[in-house]
Amino acid sequence: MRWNRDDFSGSPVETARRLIGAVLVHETAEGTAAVRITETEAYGGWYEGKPDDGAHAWRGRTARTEVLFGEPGHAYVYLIYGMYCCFNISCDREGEPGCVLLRAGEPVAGLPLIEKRRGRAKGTALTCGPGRLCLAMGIDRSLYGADLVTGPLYVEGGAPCEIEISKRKNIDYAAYGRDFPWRFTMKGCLWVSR
DNA sequence: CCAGTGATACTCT
DNA sequence: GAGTATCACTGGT
Repeated sequence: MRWNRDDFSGSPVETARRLIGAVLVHETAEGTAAVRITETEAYGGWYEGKPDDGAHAWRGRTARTEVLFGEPGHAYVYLIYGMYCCFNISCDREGEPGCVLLRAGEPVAGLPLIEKRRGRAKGTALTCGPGRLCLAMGIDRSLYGADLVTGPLYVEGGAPCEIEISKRKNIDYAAYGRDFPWRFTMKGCLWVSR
């Protein structure tokens, strides 16, 4: 079953947990690719009375973060380090700028297409890591704002599974947020970022 | 370990 | 409007 608007309307932490084990699908002219989501991070909101200063929307509404303030279930894609993209899904109720960063997945469909997009990469390097996942799935900034409820990029299925919890990666600059336990991985899964 | 790459969000004028 | 520090990363030493 494809996720609908309500499925994306929970808090970032709740949505990040529910996305583990679900499948991300992208249908393009090149073909269809899909991965089982194995690693996510929640952004936005509060933890033990502290605001998430690691979230892009924390400083307020800007052109880049605009989509995070709209209705849930849209793609928030941005360029990082001049060469890679990160793909997030907006969540929480309208006006509340939460999102979930998708950091890794395990290919379940369209492996030849994924390999073609990834050049020399093999194994977990194909799809594990936020930049790699975007390359493998053909996600770039042209998908900024795309509606995952109605478009060719969407989420389906999923069921509760065992989840490991850890601190988010590479946000040491965030005085409060650096220690939030908001990274979720599928327990025992090797398809995760380094 | 570390260079690469460019949009973004700040800081001054 | 111009100048610049920074970055939810990756790939090759």
